Amino acid sequence: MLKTKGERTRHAILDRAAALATQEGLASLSIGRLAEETGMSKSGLFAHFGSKEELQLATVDHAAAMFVAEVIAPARSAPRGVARIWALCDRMIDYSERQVFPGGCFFACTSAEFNNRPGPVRDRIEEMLRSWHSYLEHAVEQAQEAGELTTAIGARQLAFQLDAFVQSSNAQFQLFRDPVVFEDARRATRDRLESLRPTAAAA
Amino acid sequence: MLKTKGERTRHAILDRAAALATQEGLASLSIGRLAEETGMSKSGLFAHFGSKEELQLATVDHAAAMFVAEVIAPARSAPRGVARIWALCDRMIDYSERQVFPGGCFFACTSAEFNNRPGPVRDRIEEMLRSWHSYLEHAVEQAQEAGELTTAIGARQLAFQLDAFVQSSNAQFQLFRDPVVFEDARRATRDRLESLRPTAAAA
DNA sequence: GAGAGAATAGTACGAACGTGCTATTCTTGT
DNA sequence: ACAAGAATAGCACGTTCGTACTATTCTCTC
Repeated sequence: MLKTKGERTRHAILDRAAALATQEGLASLSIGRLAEETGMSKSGLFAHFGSKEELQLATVDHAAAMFVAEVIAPARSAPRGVARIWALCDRMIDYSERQVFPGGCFFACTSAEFNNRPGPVRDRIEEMLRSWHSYLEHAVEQAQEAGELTTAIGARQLAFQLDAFVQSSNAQFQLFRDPVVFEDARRATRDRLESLRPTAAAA
Repeated sequence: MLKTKGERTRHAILDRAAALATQEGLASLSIGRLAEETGMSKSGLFAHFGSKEELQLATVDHAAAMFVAEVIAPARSAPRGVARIWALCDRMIDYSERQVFPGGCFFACTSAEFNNRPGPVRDRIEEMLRSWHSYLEHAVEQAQEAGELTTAIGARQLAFQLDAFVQSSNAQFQLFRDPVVFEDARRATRDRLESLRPTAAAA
């Protein structure tokens, strides 16, 4: 666990901050609001970070660690190939559906919020999403190399489509609150992967 | 055009407000900031709306009218069937690419921002997106009835997928600023529609 | 268990927020 | 062209924001 009291408090603050950021926004996340949520004084909380931007950066890092634990790590233990692609997409949909963050995927929320606010916060969010995309694309390449998927479609293009399904279900659920979109996304993903199985045996 | 001076000013304010909302957020759009952008006094601008919420609602309505003019109306003049589906998707991608709003699709931005803020603003955004989805789904149904698309896939499911491609390109362009995603979206849309043409002639 | 340093609270500040109220300037219909 | 009324500006208010600076309380190490 976490050793010192300070680290434990910091962890608890960031848990609350990440959750709140998906509901009320990371930019408009206010120190006072967060202090009241955690039962601390404004200055006591503030001392942990030194500035609002540092708090935002720490929140992004915290959320990234949660995302990795919830989505990436489980999928990594699936065998290379289509199985891993499916694991990635399904875990991602699950992570939306279970509301690991109350306002949906942390990075979907914050990237929409910060894509026009240059600065280190935006940079870190972008980096995280970039690595998600390249990880997904890499998984597609592996499946193609293993002969489990046709190479008639580019890895990048397929990754784009799969990500689109997943992200879209997250966004639509937040707005319409109808969980059927998760089934839409799962079916779209499954059908797409199925339709791209090679017809003849590959080497 | 617009008759009175007040209407013209109001229109100009809303143009700026809608643009700004996609960059800095509709919730955090401040009266003072908007006043300075339009060269008016805070109170002079405020008098046009009476409250911040009324300003937000007017901004949503203004953006909706722009969206209809840019995307829906042109597509409506395409012939029913696959041509109209394609027109809808392509116009939507275009509207993202041409940056009709500087921060990307107005409704993608604001729905992400307001999906956890209950109230009339959220309701109006939701209603707008709901009607977009149902219009797209309806276009798919028409194409299926005309025998231009197989009914092996549900209209709702296909509409989900097409919308996902379009929305995803908008979101990714805002973050990564690489216009290649628009080509990804166009190709994904084209391929999907192509793959669903009926094999045998329909009645 | 006592001393040192970390952790938290208290208070104050200037700025910006939304929104009243009043005054002034400009438009418009006659 | 002039009155009536719309449009805009000026100013003041209570809040909340981020962030200093200081004081107190708690935690860990020896």
